[in-house]
Amino acid sequence: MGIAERKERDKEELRERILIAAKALFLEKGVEKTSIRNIADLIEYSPGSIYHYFKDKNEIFHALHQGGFQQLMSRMEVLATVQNPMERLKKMGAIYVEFALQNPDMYDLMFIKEAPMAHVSSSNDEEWKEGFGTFNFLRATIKECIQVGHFQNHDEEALSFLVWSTVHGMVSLHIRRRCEVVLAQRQSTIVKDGLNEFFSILDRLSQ
Amino acid sequence: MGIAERKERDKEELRERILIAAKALFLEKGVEKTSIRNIADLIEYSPGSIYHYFKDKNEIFHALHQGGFQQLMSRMEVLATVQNPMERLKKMGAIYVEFALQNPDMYDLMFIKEAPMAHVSSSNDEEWKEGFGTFNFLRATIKECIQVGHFQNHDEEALSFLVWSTVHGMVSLHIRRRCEVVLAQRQSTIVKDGLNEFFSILDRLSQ
DNA sequence: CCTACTAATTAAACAGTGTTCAATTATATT
DNA sequence: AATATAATTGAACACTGTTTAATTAGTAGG
Repeated sequence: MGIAERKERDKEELRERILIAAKALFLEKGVEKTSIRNIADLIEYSPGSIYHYFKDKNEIFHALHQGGFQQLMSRMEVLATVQNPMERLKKMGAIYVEFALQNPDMYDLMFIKEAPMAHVSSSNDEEWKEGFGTFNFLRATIKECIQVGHFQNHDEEALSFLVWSTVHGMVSLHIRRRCEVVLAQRQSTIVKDGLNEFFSILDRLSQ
Repeated sequence: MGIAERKERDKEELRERILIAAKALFLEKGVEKTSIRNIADLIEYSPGSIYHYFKDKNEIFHALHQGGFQQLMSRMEVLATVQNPMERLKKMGAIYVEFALQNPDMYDLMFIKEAPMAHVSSSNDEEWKEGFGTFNFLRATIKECIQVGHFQNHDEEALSFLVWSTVHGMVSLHIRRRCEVVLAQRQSTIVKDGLNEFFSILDRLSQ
């Protein structure tokens, strides 16, 4: 039955082509401004055929959403080589920001966009496993920092939330274009500059 | 010429009714998912008539945006009584977070929701002066902190962005329900706890 | 009071959107 | 070769933001 297998492969291949085209258009023009017809044009199929591979436009997002967390997680893997927890914490922040700036639309999908309630409420969902894992990785690192003597008199959980919030705040203000108006002339570097200020504060707290 | 004045009042009243209807719908279903026809239906006018009061959908968003900033600005007025710049900075953060938690929908509109491109691109416009003013107030406070001896070797602009990002990060993660999955059992207090961790860090940096 | 003018309001139209579905085409099995 | 199955299509539906010509309402001048 090699034919059935080949058909299965073909189908999977077209599904993949749709995802690649969708991703390219999302990154280029934004999710909202990309139409099913745009995607169909790019892969030279009719709009209707896309609905044979995905239930609707949201399902295309979800597929990319899941991939986004896996991507972020895989970027974090290099952190295993960093012994010093404080250095690891900083590098973690840098990787997080870099990922967000390089994949703003994906980041938007993962952390900013309004998530459907059904999606949020089912914490057991596959899609959240990665997000949960990433945050716990941050908590573990901060726990280590405390064990080594930093951040005394701090609550590990609340502090982890604060650190996450800081990097998320910077990239989300940037992605949703709230800096442009207020920091017109240094728009391109403000996130990296802000991150360096953050590192500088962490350094001062370390001694 | 009392008639002309009354007509002017009538026109202003309808403009206001459009804004109230738009606000209700924007907060309920989101900007993108609210149509001009929805607004027109709510105030029982034709879709076309709305274009006599606002150039396009962006201008409606813009008017509401402005109102939100005025609200936030008026809350900041009490800060004039706080002499110590470091205390003022902390109180400013508390007011910001309080405003966001008490008016999550308005905050969403002002700082999280996708702003229409045309709205953002007019950066030189008079219309942005409220948002600009609020951020400049933060900058001025941090400038004072530096003058008094805190935050040495820090860039005033980038540090202001960092501080803004920190409080924005916390409230926006909360509003967009990204904490629920990861911090299930302490969801209700996590923003206040995080803010206290932030204050604690600021205190440690002060000495 | 009636006409003329102005401003407000409307319905219709245009070009776009996500999505559905009957009809067609291509492919594989018997 | 005929049949069954799966993939693909194009047209259609109900929306969207926006524009415009036509209509209506209301005021001002004579």
